[in-house]
Order: sequence, then C-alpha cells, then structure tokens
Amino acid sequence: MKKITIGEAARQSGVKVPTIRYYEGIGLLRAPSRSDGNQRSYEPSDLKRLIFIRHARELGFEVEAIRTLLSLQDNPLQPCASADAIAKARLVEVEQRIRSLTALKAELEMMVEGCVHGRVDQCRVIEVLADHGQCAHHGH
Amino acid sequence: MKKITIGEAARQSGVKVPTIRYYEGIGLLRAPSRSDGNQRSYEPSDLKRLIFIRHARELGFEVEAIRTLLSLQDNPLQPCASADAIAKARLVEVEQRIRSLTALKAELEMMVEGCVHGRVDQCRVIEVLADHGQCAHHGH
DNA sequence: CTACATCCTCTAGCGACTAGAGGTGCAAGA
DNA sequence: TCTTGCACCTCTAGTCGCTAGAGGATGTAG
Repeated sequence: MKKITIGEAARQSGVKVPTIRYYEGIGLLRAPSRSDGNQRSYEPSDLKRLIFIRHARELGFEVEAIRTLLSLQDNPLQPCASADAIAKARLVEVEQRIRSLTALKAELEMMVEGCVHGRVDQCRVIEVLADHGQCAHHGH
Repeated sequence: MKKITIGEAARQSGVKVPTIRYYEGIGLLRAPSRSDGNQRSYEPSDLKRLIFIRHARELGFEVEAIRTLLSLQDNPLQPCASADAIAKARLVEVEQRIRSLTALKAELEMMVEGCVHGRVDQCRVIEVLADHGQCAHHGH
C-alpha cells in the first residue's frame, strides 16, 4: 500500500505531471484518491497503467487506440484479436512513414550535396524547392 | 497577365483553398489584388510561391523555416548558407526520425508475430506494452 | 431569371499536450 | 513557532498547421 504523489508518479513513469492530470481529464487514467490536503495519491496499479500508456505513446499509438488497448487489458479473458489489429494497423502506418521519410532523405541529400555554398541564385536547395520537376522521387 | 481565382490556384498548386487563405493570414503569401466583387486574383508569381511552399511542406519543413527560405529566395544575391543550414538541419531530423521509426517497427513486428491470437491474458501485444523490459531496443 | 458553384469573412475545433496565473499544502531548518 | 521554498491544486489559454462550418455575396451557364 505504498501510495505516491503525482510528482513521484511522474518521476517513476516518465510522464510529466501536467500530462498525468491531462490523462485523468480525458478519462485515460482513473481519478486517484486524495490526501487530506486534496492532493492526488497514486497506487502501484495506477503507476503500471501510466507506464503502459507512456510506452504505447512512445510507440506512436493514438490516445483512442490506447483507450481500447487499456480496456482490453482490463478484460483478460476476451480474445485479443482487436489488440492484434491495432498493432498491425500501426505497423502498416510506421512502414509507410519510413518509406516516405526515406524518399525525403534522398531529396534533402541531393539538395545539400548540390549546394555550392555560393549565392542564393545558384543555390540548389532553393532551386529544387521551387521546381518539383527536379526531384528524384515524385511520390511525395 | 493571366490572373486566376483562388480555386484555380488551389487546383494548380495542390494547396487547398482554405489553406491558401490561411497562408495569407500568417503572412507566408502576400495578399493578392481583388476583383470588383472582392474576390482574390492571383498572378503567376503567386502561384510559383504557392508551389514552393507546398513542396517545402511536403518535405517536412516547418512554416517558420519556409518563411526564411522564401525571404532568401526573394534576395538572390545573398549567400545561401542559411538555406543550406535549414536543409541540413531538416536532414538530421529526418534521419533521426527514420532511425526511431525503424526501432518501433521492430517492436511492433515482434508484438504482432508473437501474438497467438488467443485471449488477452496471453496476448503479446498487451504484455509488451505493459512491460518495457521486453523490448528489443530500449532507446525509445 | 434562376440555379448552382464558387467565393467572402469569421469563429471554433482538431490532437496531444504545454504554459502560466493565482492560490494551497507540506516538510525541514532556525 | 515561524518561515522558506518546493510541490501541489484548479483553471484558462496557447501551441502547430490546418480544417469545418455558419451565413452571406458573387459569378456563370442555361
């Protein structure tokens, strides 16, 4: 029964204090009990939940997806197909984003390498931005 | 002197009509002349600027960076070192983002592959989210 | 002349926080 | 006991880059 303050919960979870209060406000985290002086007092289970949320956010899951994942975690006897679907959807997104960023990287490298560090009117960076036709990949 | 409406500018630039007005509001695009009936009337140079902006946004440059790039474009005799620096900074960001997304991809793949499609209490997706210690890369 | 698309301005909303104002609680040192 | 000083409280408003909608004016084709 070692209850902790919001500051301690922030330290142990890596989620900032105002963000914890924000999560409570949007109903992602239950409202904890309060001390005599009206201060939030968290139990170990709250901390676990907070760490779960932080980890999911780091992996890029949206708050709504996390809400679903948390409700699944609360009902361990349910089939986990929806958790799987959420993770798979996120995987597809991430793969897409990597492909697109890799194309951008190529463009930026071309710009930077082509720049002779002269005046703006000879600058390849400005030139490429002004004329999409000079891009290697037109997908973006 | 073939002036065009905002709708036509949107079609030719790929920037949506409300977004064009938004760019004017934040001073990224100059306010164009108006028709008798108070409708915006764009010149070819405005269209070029709009295409420049769209392209830069596609490459992930922030509006403030684009503001600088545009002011450089307006002064072609200046040295292009700052344009170069902006592009380089963006390149570093993109490379960082790719690295981080690649790590996330690995996590997600492990989650999805490990999932036996049973009940939530055996689900690897939920399990990994609850316990960061199971991640392959701890960098995120 | 009448539809109907397109244009206008203005305000509010999105996601996921973050910052700040203005006030209260609490623990430790003098 | 008093005071210092940090951590906590609530509430509102701001961030970024748009996007949506209300409510009305303009422009064009049949």
